[in-house]
Amino acid sequence: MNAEKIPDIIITRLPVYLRALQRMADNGIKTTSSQELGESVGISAAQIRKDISQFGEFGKQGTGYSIPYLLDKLREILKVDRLWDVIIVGAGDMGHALARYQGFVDRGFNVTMIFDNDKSKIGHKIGDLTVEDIADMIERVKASGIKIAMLTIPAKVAQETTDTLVKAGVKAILNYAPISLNVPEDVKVQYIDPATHLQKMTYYL
Amino acid sequence: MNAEKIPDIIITRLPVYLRALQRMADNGIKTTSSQELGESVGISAAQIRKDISQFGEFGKQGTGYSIPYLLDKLREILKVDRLWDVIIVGAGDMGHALARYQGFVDRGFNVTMIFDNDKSKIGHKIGDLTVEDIADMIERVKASGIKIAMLTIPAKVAQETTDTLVKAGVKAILNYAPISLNVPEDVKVQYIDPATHLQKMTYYL
DNA sequence: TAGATTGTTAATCGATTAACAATC
DNA sequence: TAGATTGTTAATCGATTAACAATC
Repeated sequence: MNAEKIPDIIITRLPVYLRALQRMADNGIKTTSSQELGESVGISAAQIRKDISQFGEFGKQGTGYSIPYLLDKLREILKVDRLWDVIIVGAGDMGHALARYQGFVDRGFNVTMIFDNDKSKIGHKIGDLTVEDIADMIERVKASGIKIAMLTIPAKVAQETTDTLVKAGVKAILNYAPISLNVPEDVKVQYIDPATHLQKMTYYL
Repeated sequence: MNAEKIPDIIITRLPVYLRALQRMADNGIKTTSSQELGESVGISAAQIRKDISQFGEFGKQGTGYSIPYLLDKLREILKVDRLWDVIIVGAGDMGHALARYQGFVDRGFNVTMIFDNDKSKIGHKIGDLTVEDIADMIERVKASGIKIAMLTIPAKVAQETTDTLVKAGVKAILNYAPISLNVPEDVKVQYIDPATHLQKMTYYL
């Protein structure tokens, strides 16, 4: 295990490998090679080997990687060998969709609360969850020690809500709002608003 | 205007600049500097200047950039100075949320069709749209010349659906399904599944 | 053993930063 | 004019690739 700082760009690729390996495992495949994995995710075999070797010697010359073993290791590295509690902020259409999304638990996440400031939404059930008042958010998050939030609120209120979340101890934010957030260095943000991603592709059309 | 190939990483940043500038414009601000824009998006001033200068001399020494002018130029470069028709494939919770999303039109996109294979969904209205049979998708897309699709279907059927879309002429796919898609070189894919993005951040927790 | 594939090194390639002349 | 800020160059830094000894 290399104790040096791992480049962020490598960390970005690990969940992609994990996703592809999980898929192979679901199909009953037991081993793979850097070549095969690379073809499945569109990354060179050399880069896959280099990336994985940052964390240990997980492969075998001649035979490649054991999929169950590599899955275990990648989950451990990414800390998704456990279940993280996550909150949703904003109970609009996108918040609803995330609250009902079935793909989180298998990948390390458990949505435990959803908040909104709209009185007409507070108290309503979404699956197993009940929409809570955003005024209670800071206390609820502090008390539960939650570190991860998904933001599905208008851009206009996203920065102030982020400031509140940071005060409450949140360290990771998945941001659906179309705005760059200013956060302290130890807080991570991932941007996931659809229009921004579409606008990257139109350049090439 | 530089006719050389622009690095993809620069193209990735342009929509982020566009988003921040749009926000400044909404707040009535007329000019900005590479310094100020950089602070707002978390990128160095030197890099902002370098990125923008790939496409022309859009700033003025001493005063910086005119926001309306730079907005125009960036929209032109990214080809979002027009309205692109977009389809949604999959009328589940995420498809619904996207169909109702109000943030597309201002940023160059118009959702014109939504498809599903579930007979109980076909014919139902979502806002102005009616869910159509996915069996008709290839013909509908070909006839309308649509180039952009958003995929909100299960991973299991994502690759085959992608193959259909590519056959129909689609060149840009925003993929919400947790799977790497294999597409020809001239087709772009952006990955936007929430669990993969969350898994990147847990590494740092 | 022979074939396959890893982990790693060195070379190449590309991106970022610092600095500053040009100029508004 | 003086101050500010761009656009661009050169230097630095970091990532990717190619190649191959090690070894399963």
